[in-house]
Amino acid sequence: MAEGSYHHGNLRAALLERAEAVLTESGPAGLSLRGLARDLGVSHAAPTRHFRDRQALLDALAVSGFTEFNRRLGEAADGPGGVERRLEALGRAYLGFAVERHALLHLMFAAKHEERSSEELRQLGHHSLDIASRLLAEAQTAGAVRPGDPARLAQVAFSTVHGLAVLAVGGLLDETPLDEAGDLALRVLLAGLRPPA
Amino acid sequence: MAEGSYHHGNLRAALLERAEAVLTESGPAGLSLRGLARDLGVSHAAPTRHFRDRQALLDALAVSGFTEFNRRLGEAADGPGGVERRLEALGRAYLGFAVERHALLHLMFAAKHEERSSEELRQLGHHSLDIASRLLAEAQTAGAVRPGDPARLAQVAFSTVHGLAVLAVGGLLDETPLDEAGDLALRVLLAGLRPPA
DNA sequence: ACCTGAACACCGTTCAAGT
DNA sequence: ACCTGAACACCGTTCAAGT
Repeated sequence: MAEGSYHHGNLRAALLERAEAVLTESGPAGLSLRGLARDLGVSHAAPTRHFRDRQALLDALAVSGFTEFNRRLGEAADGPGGVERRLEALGRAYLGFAVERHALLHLMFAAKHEERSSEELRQLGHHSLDIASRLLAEAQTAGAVRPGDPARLAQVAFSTVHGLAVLAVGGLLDETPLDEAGDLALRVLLAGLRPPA
Repeated sequence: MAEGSYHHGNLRAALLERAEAVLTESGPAGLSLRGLARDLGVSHAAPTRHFRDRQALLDALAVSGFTEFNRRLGEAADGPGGVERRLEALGRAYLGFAVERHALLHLMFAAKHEERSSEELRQLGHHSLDIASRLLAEAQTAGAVRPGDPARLAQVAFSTVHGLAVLAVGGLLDETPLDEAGDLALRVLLAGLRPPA
């Protein structure tokens, strides 16, 4: 239980959870510490005990988002099947997360972060790229992907998938279902990565 | 001249210009109507004469950004050279704008817009995609690009370039110069778009 | 037309004080 | 440890009033 140990019990986790919901519903402009405190029934100063300021809460949310994101990417990369199938699964895992939790993904990739936690965020971002990089290196030895620095190829692969997610969330895809757009994007990407004949 | 006709002369344009600068320097959180008014030496209520509210100013900025963006894309698409060279130029024009004016591009593709102007923004966004679509259709008849709905292929092409720009601005590219990352991304993309052998 | 100045309800942040 | 309540300096928005 541990509910209501003092006034709330687990204010930190509750703040993060509520913050993502508000971010998803109303965007960054609609998120205020005072509003969160109201929603959770604590005084407006209570969040300060857990997050030094508004940005610290956003950073913590980005960190927890990246952790979950990387967990999902790793799962796809280590899944069943040959390397090409796992590359595809990786792309789909990315797109799935991006659409499901687009507010969070946006926060994760936003440029502005507090000095003190940006290092952790950068490392988490690198880990995402490393997962793709590792899989691409495996695909290279299998002869399914062109030679070249796999880290750079991972940047290209991420670009395609990330850009598609942004277009989808921004409404630029119109009536095209994301699944179909994702299919085509992954097909074009994998064809482009294949070794030149 | 027309400077200082009443108090400022061209407050609307001055607000937009200053707003983009603030957005670039300090991000959306650092942008306030009151701050802009202070910077320009007018009362805090003066901006309301030109923009009903904060969002209206952001929308107007996004519209002007898209107009310039589309102008540049159109220039690249109608430039000299064969269709493949112009496709490359289109990609470079996109990346150039994205990095030069990343705060503006971000605003342009942000999902949240006022009801009354989102239609105009959507149309401008479509026009960007149409430029790519038109060029891809031309490349298809020249046999340089695989068959299929050029509008969908344009979505894929935009995804790659847009995603790369986001990664660059977000600091995920590390020491990789954007030019090099852009080269590789465009090469992979164009290879992926080529008709299957 | 265009801008001012006061007003209102919000916000982030700080800090002494309570339990 | 964790939270409260008051305080301060900000903010967006509105509106009567000035020129």
